[in-house]
Amino acid sequence: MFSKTCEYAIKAMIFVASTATEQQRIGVKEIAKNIDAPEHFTAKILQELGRKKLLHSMKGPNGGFYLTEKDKKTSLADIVRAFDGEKIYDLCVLGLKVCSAKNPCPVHFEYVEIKKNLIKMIENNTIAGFNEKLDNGKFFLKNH
Amino acid sequence: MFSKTCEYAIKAMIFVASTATEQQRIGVKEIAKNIDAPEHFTAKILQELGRKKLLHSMKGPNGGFYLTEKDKKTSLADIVRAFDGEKIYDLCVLGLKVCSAKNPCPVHFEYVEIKKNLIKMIENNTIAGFNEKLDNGKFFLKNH
DNA sequence: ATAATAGAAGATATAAAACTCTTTATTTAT
DNA sequence: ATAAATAAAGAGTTTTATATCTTCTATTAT
Repeated sequence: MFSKTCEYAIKAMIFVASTATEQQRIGVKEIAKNIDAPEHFTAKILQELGRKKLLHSMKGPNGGFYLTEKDKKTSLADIVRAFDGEKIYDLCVLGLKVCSAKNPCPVHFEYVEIKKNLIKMIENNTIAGFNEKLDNGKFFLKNH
Repeated sequence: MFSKTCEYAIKAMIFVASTATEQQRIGVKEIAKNIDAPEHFTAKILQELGRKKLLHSMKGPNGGFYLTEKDKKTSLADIVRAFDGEKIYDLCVLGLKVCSAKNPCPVHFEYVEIKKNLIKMIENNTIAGFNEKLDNGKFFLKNH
């Protein structure tokens, strides 16, 4: 569904939100370990998230990453768009170049409905929302 | 969503169904041209479909591919499973190794519903069904 | 000043997916 | 029987995604 890069980005955002504050930043190593991603690759992804202003950082000793209140309002969709682009919004499930209400592929209308729900899901779920869910103990982010 | 290979396979099946009969087979070249896929790659995919018994073929002059009545009952899901495996049934949308009703990720229950519809879509749409839809002129398979 | 960190850029490596080419086997038409 | 047309099979190549490594710069705490 999403690229690996995108999945790591989502997990990293959730993890940073749950562990760091502007005063108590968290470093690449810790993040990589906890989201079960390669360290250098994680660093790249965090850089990209920084460039896109979806997360913030500070250099120097005790530097690291954190989310501002605004960052925490980031939706899954924001992250997906940042890494995977608009594919999920646009593409025909059969891979046709031309597929629309006017020129529908045989599953176009069925898939439009599914896509609508998918988009609703990624638009409505924010990092802040995830952290509430995780805090109440009914949801998890397990890798093993 | 699906791999390119899988998309080509779906289109090839639809195209063969719509043009060939057991008596009037259709060759790789024609198929490749019409589904807008590379010829040799298409050949491989057709071979694999043959191995999986989702389509049939004959060698020799005027040989080619065709679908039996049984082949025409193939669902999108059958083709997806043949090429992309069970991923679509199993995987967590956030890419977590552990994600289930008991250990749900923050979007697990929402995604389960979406996945259910997606699976319904691919299980219920058959090659025969596609061809009816295409024949009634309200649906298309355009590449340009 | 020094050390600890992130930022940036680029080179390299690895693996998977996509695609191509060549040869062989089979069938049919003649 | 032979030749031509075709699919089958296997091996090879290219491209893309994922991942790693290195080097350097910038910033900040001590």
